[in-house]
Amino acid sequence: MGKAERTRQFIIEQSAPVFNVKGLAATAMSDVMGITKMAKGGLYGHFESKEDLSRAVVDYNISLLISKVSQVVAGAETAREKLFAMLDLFSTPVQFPVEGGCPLLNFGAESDDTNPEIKKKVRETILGAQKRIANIILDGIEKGEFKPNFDSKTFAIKTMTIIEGGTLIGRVLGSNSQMKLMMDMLKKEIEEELI
Amino acid sequence: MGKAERTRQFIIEQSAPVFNVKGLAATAMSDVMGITKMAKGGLYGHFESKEDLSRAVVDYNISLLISKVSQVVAGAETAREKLFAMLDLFSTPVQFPVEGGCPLLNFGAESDDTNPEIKKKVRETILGAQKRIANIILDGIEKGEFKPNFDSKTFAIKTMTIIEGGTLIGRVLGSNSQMKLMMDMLKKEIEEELI
DNA sequence: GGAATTTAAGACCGATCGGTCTATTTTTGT
DNA sequence: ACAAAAATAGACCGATCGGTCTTAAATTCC
Repeated sequence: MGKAERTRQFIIEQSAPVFNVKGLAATAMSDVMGITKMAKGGLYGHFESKEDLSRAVVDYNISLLISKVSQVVAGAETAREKLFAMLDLFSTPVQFPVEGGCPLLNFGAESDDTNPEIKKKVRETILGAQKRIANIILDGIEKGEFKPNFDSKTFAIKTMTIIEGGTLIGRVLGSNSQMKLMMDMLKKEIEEELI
Repeated sequence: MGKAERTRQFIIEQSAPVFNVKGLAATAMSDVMGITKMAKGGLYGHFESKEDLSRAVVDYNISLLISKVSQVVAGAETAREKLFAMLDLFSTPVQFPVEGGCPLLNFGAESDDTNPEIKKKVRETILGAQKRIANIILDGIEKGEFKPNFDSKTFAIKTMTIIEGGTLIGRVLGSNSQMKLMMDMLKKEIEEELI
C-alpha cells in the first residue's frame, strides 16, 4: 500500500465518526481538516469533492458495522448462538458498536428523501443483512437445530426492524433498557423454535 | 388571532415539510424565503433565529403527527379497534401521514448526538406515545376486552420500536410490504389477547 | 545522493450562510 | 380618513462554505 492509499484511508477512518455523529450535510471540510490535521490542499489531493469523501465514509462506517457483526457471529457455533451473539451486539444502543450510532439509521434517515446514491447503499445493506439472518436460520433448520417451519424471512425482517427502531429509541432516551427488553423477547422467540 | 400570529403560523406550516425532508441543518433560511415568498426581514420579524424557527417547526411536525393519530384513534370504538386504527395509519411508510416521514425518526436521528433540546422533545414524545398505547390496552383490560395479563408496557414499547424501525426501512426500501407484514403480526398478537 | 515525481500546504476564490438595519408599505385604532 | 404602530422588503454585513491553484516539502526511484 503506497503513501497515497494509506493517507486516503487515514482520512476516511478519522472522519468516519464525525460524519456519523454530525451527519453528512452538517460536517464541513474544515471539520475534516481539524481531526486529520491536514490542510485543504492535502485533502483534495485524495478526494475530488466533499461528496466523494462522504461516499467513502458511508461505505467505511457500514463496512465497519458489518465486520463487527461478522466477528461475533463467526465466534459462535450453533445457529442459536450466532443469532444470540448478534442480538447481544445491539443490546446496548447507547454504546453502539460504531461511534455515533447505526450508520444505516443515521445516513438512511438523512438521505432517504434527498440522496439516492446513499439511500441505495443503505437499502442494499439492509437487504443483505436480512438475507444473512435468514440464512443463519435456514442453516439451523437444515442441521436439525430449529423446527422446519421457523419462518426465516419474517424473523429476519422483524429483527432488523427492531434493531433499527430500538437503536433510535434507545439513543434518544439515553437508556438501554427498552432495547434489552426487545432483545430478550427475540431470544425467547428463537428458543421456542428450538427442537 | 392578529396578523403577526397568523403570519408566524403560516411560516411554520409552509416550512415544516421542508425541514422534515431536508433536515434541520441542511435547510437554509433561503429555502424558507422560497416557499413562503417572504423576504428575510419579514421572516426575522417573527423568529429571532433559524434555531428558533427550527424549534417551532419540530414542535409543529410532531403535533401534526400526534393529531393524526388522535384522530383515527378517536374514530374507533373498542380498544382493539383503536390499536388497529393506529397500526393502519403507519402501515404505509412510503406514504407516511406527515410529509417527509416520521419527525421522531428524522429529528431524533439528526439530533441525538448534537442537539439536546430537540432530542428532549423527541424523547418526551416517544414516552408519551408509549403511555398512550399502554393506556388503551389497560382500558381494554378494564372493560373485559383483553385478558388481564396482557403486558401493556411491553407491547407499547414493541409497537413504537417497530413503527420507527419499519418506517425507516420502508422508506429506504421504497416499499410498504415489510411494514405491512409487521403490522399484521402486531394485529395477530392483539387478537390473541382478546377474551 | 540527487533528480524526478508525488504529496501537502495555504492563500485565494466566488457563493452562500445566518443575521441586521433602515426605509417603506401595510395594518390598526380612532 | 388619518395618524400611530406594526410588519415587510431588500440592501448589506462578516463568517464560513466547498473548491482551486501555485508553491514548497517530502517521497520515490535510479
